[in-house]
Amino acid sequence: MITLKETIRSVLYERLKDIYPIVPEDIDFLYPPQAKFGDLALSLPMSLAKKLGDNPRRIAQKMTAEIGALPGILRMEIAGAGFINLFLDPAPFFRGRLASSAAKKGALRPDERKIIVEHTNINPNKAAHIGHLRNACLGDTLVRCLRFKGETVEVQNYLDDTGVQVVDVVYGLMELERKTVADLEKIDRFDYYCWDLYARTAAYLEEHPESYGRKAEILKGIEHGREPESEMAFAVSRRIARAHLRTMKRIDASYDVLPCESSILGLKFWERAFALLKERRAIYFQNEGPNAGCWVMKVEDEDDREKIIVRGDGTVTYVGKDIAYQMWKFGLLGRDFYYEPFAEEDGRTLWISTARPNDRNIGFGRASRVYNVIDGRQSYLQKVVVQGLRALRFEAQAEKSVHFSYEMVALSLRSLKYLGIEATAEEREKGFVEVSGRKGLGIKADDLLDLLEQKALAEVDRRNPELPDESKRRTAAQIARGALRYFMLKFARNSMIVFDVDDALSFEGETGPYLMYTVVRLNSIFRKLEERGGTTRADLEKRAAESRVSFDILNPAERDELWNLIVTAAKFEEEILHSVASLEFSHLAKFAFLLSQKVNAYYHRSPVLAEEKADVKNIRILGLYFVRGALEKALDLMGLSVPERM
RNA sequence: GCGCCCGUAGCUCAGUGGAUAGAGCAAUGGACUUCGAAUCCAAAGGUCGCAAGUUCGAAUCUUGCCGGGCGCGCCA
Repeated sequence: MITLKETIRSVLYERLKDIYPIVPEDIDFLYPPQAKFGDLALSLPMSLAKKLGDNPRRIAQKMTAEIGALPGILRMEIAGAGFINLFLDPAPFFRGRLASSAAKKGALRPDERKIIVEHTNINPNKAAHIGHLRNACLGDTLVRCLRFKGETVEVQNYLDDTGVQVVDVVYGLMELERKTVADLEKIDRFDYYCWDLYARTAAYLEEHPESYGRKAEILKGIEHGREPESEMAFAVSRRIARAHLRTMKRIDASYDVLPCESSILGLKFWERAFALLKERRAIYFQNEGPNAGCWVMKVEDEDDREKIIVRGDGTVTYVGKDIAYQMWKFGLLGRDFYYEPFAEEDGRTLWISTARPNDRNIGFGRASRVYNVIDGRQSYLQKVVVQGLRALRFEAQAEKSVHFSYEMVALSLRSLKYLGIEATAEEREKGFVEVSGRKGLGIKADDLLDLLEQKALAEVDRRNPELPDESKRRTAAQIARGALRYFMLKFARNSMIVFDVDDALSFEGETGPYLMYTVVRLNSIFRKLEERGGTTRADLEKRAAESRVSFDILNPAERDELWNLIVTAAKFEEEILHSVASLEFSHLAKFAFLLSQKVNAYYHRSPVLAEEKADVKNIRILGLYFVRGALEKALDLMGLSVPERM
């Protein structure tokens, strides 16, 4: 569809440019709301009406004559206030699409040299919760779509292994639990253990202000590599990071590299950035006022506001460190980390940064564009970081430093009941409860996935009792993942999800399992086709390539329905580009759902295997084959995989 | 107080300038000897928070107001 639109646009422009005061961008297509209005529409007559001082319908009349015949267009009609509706010639269009989809050549081209997507970024001090799942689902889907577009993408998952959150858990382990590093080995489900310990320690620290001295000592110890605090923090963060990776593996999210805060400190990234910030006068030393003794940066758009970058005691704030890190991502720092293998998955190595020099010649970073998937509450800080790049006169990089923000996941009151927690009066008033790792309030990612899997397994078992257990379990895991990923994608990123366990566990209606089920059934049709008639996938591809299709052999109702289905599926690439450009993957989700609804309705009315007329059967097969291709790809980009049976 | 986001069907949400505003859930009625009912079909459900403005055309853009959320630290 993209190619076709471009072709028509350039023909239209050539024919109309001398008659009307237009530029190529004025020729914009829209999709008519109903099939009877055709497949594409031009609103040009209406937008020209004022300029020409004429009424739109008369312009449309005249313009239609001036345009003449268009490639691939059967006829044009004037409708409504002055639309020119274009009707595609179905058979050639479908032939073209079958041929190009068989060749897997899209109209998509990369725009960047290299893109970094940073997502997940969970503090390595406790189990992951549902809010983290939203982050990973959005981030991983962005990665898949960018790669589909042809971009080179590097996936980073930042590990804040020296932050206060880890410090709290280290405090809990050492001071409250009196554990040594060796003891940790014996703890089962370490991430769950720390979930509770962290909540308990946070509460303890709040109630015992006298413990602050020891806490500060631990923080210093970790930052300066002093034992035993440093070793403990290292053990905790690595062990939790592995637990997070296992959890994310369940939803099929993966990463290339884990850059660590400890390496940033160890390799003195900040010192280098600090020197540059001073040199380029992006920050200045404040001598008076409340911020006296600090290095500060001016924040634009707000009157006389200063953001502290270096504190009075000489330590650097989060924003300062993040500016240095962001510079590294663009290759502006002039230094790199060292790397060690952290894990192997599917034959690929996941690397982790280290400050210890080694000879491995491996490098990350140096991107031309960066997406940071971080929740919307950090918008202000992200804005300040980008301003930091600007103040350093890295204008181009600031421009391509994108905060992919999303709203938080809160808990519904019903979900709270499920956790066995009583809502406060204020929470009842609001109708939801904010997830909080500090209070241990939230639903753990693995618990949710377990619940989904358990429920899916019961369904699979009921429907396919003859399947081997292993295959049932694998299918249940796929269904759980599909349900979760679709759930996380179907909402616009800026709307808060009030998470309800029952809604999220549903497998009916607009859900991941619905989409998966659609493809499973389509596959089943093709499987039966092969069993009964010996039509293999290769035969289909050959038939698609030859494809002497004609829509005229169908009755008008089916002809319209099938044509509508094909046109919808043909918008697939556009939907991906639209989703990537707007960072709104609910578009992709809705598209896949709409296409599923249409194809389900279609083959319900127009059976394939039982059809006796060979040519009718043939076009139905090719239609479903084409739609299945788009649907499979859409599901794959959302991270849904399709089981054999379900 | 300032900044960002949200307000669309009973509920949960799509829909960023185009034609009669769409889904799912819930509730109602119907379809399984048929390519799998995790499905499909039908009917029902709307002053798009309110007001003004811009436009040939506004749920969509602008302004004001009302209601809700989130930020605004020498925490991250």
